[in-house]
Parts: sequence; C-alpha cells; structure tokens
Amino acid sequence: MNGEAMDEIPAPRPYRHGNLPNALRGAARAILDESGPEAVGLRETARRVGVSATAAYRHFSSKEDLLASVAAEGFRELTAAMEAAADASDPLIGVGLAYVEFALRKRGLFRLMFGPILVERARYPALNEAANAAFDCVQRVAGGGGQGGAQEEGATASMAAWGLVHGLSALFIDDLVPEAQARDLAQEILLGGAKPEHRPAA
Amino acid sequence: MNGEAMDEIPAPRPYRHGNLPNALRGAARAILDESGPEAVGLRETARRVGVSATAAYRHFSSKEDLLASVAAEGFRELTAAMEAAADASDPLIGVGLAYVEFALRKRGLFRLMFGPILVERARYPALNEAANAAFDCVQRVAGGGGQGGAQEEGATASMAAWGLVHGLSALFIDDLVPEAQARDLAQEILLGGAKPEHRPAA
DNA sequence: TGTACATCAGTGAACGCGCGTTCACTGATGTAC
DNA sequence: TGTACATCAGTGAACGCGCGTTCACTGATGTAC
Repeated sequence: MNGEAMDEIPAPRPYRHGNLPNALRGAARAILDESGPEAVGLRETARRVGVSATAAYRHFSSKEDLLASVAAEGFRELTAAMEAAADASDPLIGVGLAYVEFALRKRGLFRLMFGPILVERARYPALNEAANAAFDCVQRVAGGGGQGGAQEEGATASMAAWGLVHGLSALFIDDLVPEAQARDLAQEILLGGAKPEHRPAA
Repeated sequence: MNGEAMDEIPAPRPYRHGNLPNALRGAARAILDESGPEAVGLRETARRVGVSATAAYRHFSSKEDLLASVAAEGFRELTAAMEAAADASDPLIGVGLAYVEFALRKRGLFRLMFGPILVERARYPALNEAANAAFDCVQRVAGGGGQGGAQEEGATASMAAWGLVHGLSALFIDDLVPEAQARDLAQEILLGGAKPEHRPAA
C-alpha cells in the first residue's frame, strides 16, 4: 500500500499560497468573531491557515500590523454598507440600521475597530484612511449639509445620532439586550425618533 | 553604619495585611485605568500591593473572581452616582450626565463592567446583583413609571435613552471624540434633547 | 530554448517572557481549657 | 494567666503554557542573457 501515488492526497500543497495575506485576515476574523479581539494571536491565526507562524512575517511586519489591516478592511465594509443604505427613502434611519446590523453580524470585528486594541491608529495610514472615510460618511448622513451658523448645530445633531446608533450597537454586542430583540428595538427607536426627554403619557 | 536599628526602616511590614482584598481591588483598578482590562494580571496586581501572587488566592478563587469583584464594585459606584443625580430638577439629564461622567473618569473600569472580559456574569452572584441594580436604576429613570399600554412605550424610550448615553460614553472612551469636547457635547445633546431625525434648517 | 542567478515565500528550531495556578511550607493570630 | 493547638494569611519555588519575534535555512519562481 504505497500511499504516495494515490488519489487521496488531500491537496498538492502548493509551495506558494496564492493569497496568504487575505487568508490570514480571514482566519483572524474568524477568531475575532468566535472569541474577541484579545484572543487573536499571530500563531493561532497562522495555524488555522495551515502555515508556519513565521510565514506571516513575509506579509505583515507584526501582529499589530495584521490587526490593523483587518480593522481597515472592516471600516471599508462598514462604509460600503452605510453608503448602500444611504439611498433609502430616509437615509438617516437606513444608515443607522445598517450600522447596528454591521455591529451585530461582525461583533469581534466591530470591537477591534472601535476598541483599545489598536493603540495608535495614526501609525497605520491605510487604517486611518479607511476609518476616516467611515466617520465622514456618518457625519455626512447625520449632520446634514449645514452651513454657516447651522454648521455647529449640525455637528451636535450628528454626534447625537452617531451616539445613539453606536450606543445601541454596543449594548447589543455586549449582550445587555438579547440579540432577538435587538433588531426590532433598533427599528422601533429609529423609526419612532429618539425623544428620550418626553415620556409617553400614562 | 548599622542600618538595622535606624529609624528609616520603611514600615514594620505587618504580617497580616489588614485588608488585602481591598488593596488588590485597588491595584487592579489602577492597572485597569492605565492600560485597560486585558492588561490586568493577577501577578502584576499582587506585585503592586507588595505581596506574593499566591497571597491573592487566600481571598479570590481565581483571577476572574478578582475581576468580578472589581466589576461589582464598579456597578455599585455607578448606581450610587446615578441615584445621587436623580434628585436633580431634570432627573433624566442629570442621570445621563452622571453616566457619561462615570465612563470618562473610570474608563478601564467601565470597559471591564460592560466588555467581554467577564464571560459569564451569572457565575458571580454579587456582580450579577450589582449590575442588575444599576440597570434597574437606568430603567426607572429613563422608562418612567409607565403602566399598562404605556409600559412597552416606556421600555422603548428607556432603551433609546440608555442607548444614547451609553453610546456617547463609548465614543468618548474610545477617543473618537477628544475628552475636552466630550463633556460639553454630552451637555449640549442631553439638554437640547435628542432629535436626530430633524435637521436644523440651513 | 537553456542556463545562471537573484528574489521571494515559505520552513522549523529557538529565544525570553509573563502568565495563572499548584504545592509544600512558615509563622503569626485567635481560642479553649 | 498560661499553655496547647487549630486556623489563617502569608511565602518562594515550580508546573506547563502560549505568546511574539528572530534566526539561519530551503527550495520554488521569475528574469536576464
């Protein structure tokens, strides 16, 4: 029984991987969504791809560099999701829901993007650029095109909207609201408008 | 120069610490606010107190047990801060600002309390109780005393308020808004009411 | 079309590190009689 | 008031672990002539 020439050899194991950077990002994201940002290790990531830990250093200068690359990818996806939703009849609601939906579906990634894991975002230009694009998109939709005197009010309104949406995302992600209710609740709140200072009459 | 009997001997080093659990919680909180929840280690915490790592096991069954104890303390303090603010002329605004202020001043602790570090809150009864007390307080202030049909609306309004306040806290904590602006912004938003769906006229 | 050679993407072994936890212990404190 | 003893809060050494990173290397790929 000489297994060498048999057809069950799993894969020719190409010497060159093809797209190792992408594969590593993918594996990192899998860990991210399974166990959170702290759990992502360079060794574990490489192990999942079936490659030695050292191989990662051909493409990323450090673990943090890999994480920054993943986070940038996340911001690009968030921007795309928001922009796709901005065409809806009410852009603010659409974008808000898209934001919450993104957080719910990509918890670990969301946490990596906004959390304290990447200490100095400024050190990673690609990440910085992707993040700023996303923030700009939020401001554009939420702040409106206020000019002159209205600009400051616009900025405040935009922060309020962003705060609400980001906060709902955070509460959902941290399991303070059961996921089943999260989507409905977000819809209710965003559709009904957020007027927390007015209580409904009893 | 026989230093043995000199008065500069720092402290008699009492064999018993007096209140080691409290000291450990304090050290953990210091690390928490310096470097975030992931950085808190049992060894490092003990080191800061000047005690062997093993000593901690006299008072906490594991590292997670210590962290749960710290988090419970945090929830109790948050509840106290909110209750103190609930007497203000407008409880909702007062409590909201107290919430944000708490997050700003105790970043690491806030992250520990709400983040994914403590996987199973239910396993720590004291923590669970403290957290529920805080959540109840939020609901009470924000949800109003709605009854019957208004109860559901009350719940929605309460989630909206909580979401907004929690979201602003999260954005501030993660340095997406410079701390100097954070307090002013929170005041502006809460005082002006949050109506993100209405843009100010240009 | 063939050959020499630089480049490039991988490998496995090894580094030092700090971690959480367990172990057997020491010696002070508190208590029963 | 003294003494015997259990309890209790500490100690230092050691465990195994996985981590990020560096090193010297191998061998396939691409390129110049």
